Amino acid sequence: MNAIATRPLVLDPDGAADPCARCGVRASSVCDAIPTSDLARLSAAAVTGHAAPGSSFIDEGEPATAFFNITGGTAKLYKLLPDGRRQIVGFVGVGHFLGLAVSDTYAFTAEAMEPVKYCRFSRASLRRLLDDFPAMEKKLLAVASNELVAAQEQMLLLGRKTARERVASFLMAQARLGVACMAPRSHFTLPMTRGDIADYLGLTIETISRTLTKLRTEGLIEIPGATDIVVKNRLAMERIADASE
Amino acid sequence: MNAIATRPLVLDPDGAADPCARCGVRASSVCDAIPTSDLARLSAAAVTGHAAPGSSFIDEGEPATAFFNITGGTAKLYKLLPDGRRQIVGFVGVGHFLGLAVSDTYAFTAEAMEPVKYCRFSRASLRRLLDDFPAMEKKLLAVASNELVAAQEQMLLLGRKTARERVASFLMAQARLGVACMAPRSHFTLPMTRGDIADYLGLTIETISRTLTKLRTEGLIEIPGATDIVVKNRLAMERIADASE
DNA sequence: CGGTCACTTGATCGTCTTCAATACCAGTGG
DNA sequence: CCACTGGTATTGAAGACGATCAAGTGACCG
Repeated sequence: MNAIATRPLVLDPDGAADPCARCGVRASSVCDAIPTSDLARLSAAAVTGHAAPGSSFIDEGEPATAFFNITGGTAKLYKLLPDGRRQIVGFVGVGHFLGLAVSDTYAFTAEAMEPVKYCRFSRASLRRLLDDFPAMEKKLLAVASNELVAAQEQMLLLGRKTARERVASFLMAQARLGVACMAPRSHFTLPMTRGDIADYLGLTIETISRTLTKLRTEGLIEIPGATDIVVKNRLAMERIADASE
Repeated sequence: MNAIATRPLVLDPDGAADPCARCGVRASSVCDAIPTSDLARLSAAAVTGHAAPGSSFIDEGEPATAFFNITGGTAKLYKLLPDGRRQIVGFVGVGHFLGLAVSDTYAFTAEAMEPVKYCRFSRASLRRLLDDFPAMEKKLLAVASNELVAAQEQMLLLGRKTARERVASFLMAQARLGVACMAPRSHFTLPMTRGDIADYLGLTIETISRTLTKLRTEGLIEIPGATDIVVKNRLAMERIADASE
């Protein structure tokens, strides 16, 4: 009933001097490349901050002065064309590292969907960290490489897949989210609107809605609520997503 | 995969132990992160090879056993769907580093367009190099970051731009290729076929042809030969590419 | 020459978009 | 309790952009 009252509050002996030592997301982020004994270095480099839903904490085109590590909430990353057309290039959650671009300006806007908490590193302080901890650089390279692979997969989706295949791909990717082992979930919640999905898949709201309805009438999925998805026929969905028919 | 790989010593009849010392593309690749005094280490880790036009030296889905540094020629990188639909995720030339994916299999196929020469690093030997030369890891991270930015730009193109905007974007990007300073070339050659351009822009051969013809009849470009492009009105082309009208 | 290959051009088709109406749901205040 | 409101989702009808199908051109080459 009252989680806060029943949960034992673990206090760190060092107090507020070393917040990174008590950071719950360290294990799932690039920060775990810093040895525990050196966490003070990390704490000194990071500045925490937060962003309310609908507000952006990175703005496309603005000078890229800092890097971010998401410690709470979720955000969408998007690029805009002058006339308002929008392409969402990714959804990010806890542990995600942002702003890797070496260029002088941010390549995308990052807007909070749920309240976002983050750690902020200035270019200079991150550079110093990386100089002193090559393991962190290794970790960042691994992260960037994986994102590059994901981006190429998304290019295939945007360039060559049909609306049906895009939606199926998206749903199956969501089903796999946060599931470490093989089995994707059969029931999950979509934390974004139809508009967000559309701008992520290069389609329109109406096409998303129609395609979901079609998949539902075919018995492949169920949609108990607008944001709830139940996959009834995983194999068929995977086949549509992979275009392997 | 009908490419040929040999140890550099074999290709190096005059017996020098470090062919990397005479490598003309070192300056423009990640290899310049290795100090000149340690080039023997680099030479020992690399195995040179080459691929004839039309043949692939990386195959999507195959176990990712090595990394490649292009030292000559150009190649296209693509992903395939089971039914043959193809998405080209990039064109690469001299100095480009390939295979960064941390996953166990290659995410794309790399096929030579012009005769390709490359240096090949096994996972283990590259790892050893990176452990010993953090500067190289830094360089790779910078490269990966920049590619990520480019990939996101391509997502915007594939997801939200019209055929006309895509072709204009592509042409202006080609005009800027290999030009360090601000001014893009007004005349250049396209090293790829219409089919390749189509699969890069998520369109068809016919649409590429029609769109180029339209741009020509409008006086924005000239097409002296199928592979020659002369930009007559750069400003207008940039505006179309950026959708800023 | 006949053959192939790449490109161009034309006619038709289909998928997805656009425009528009309606349904839904939560929050608010009468 | 119920109308009002604004944001979100669904559904329908019409339209457009790019795909597909098909024919024709030109270059290169054995």
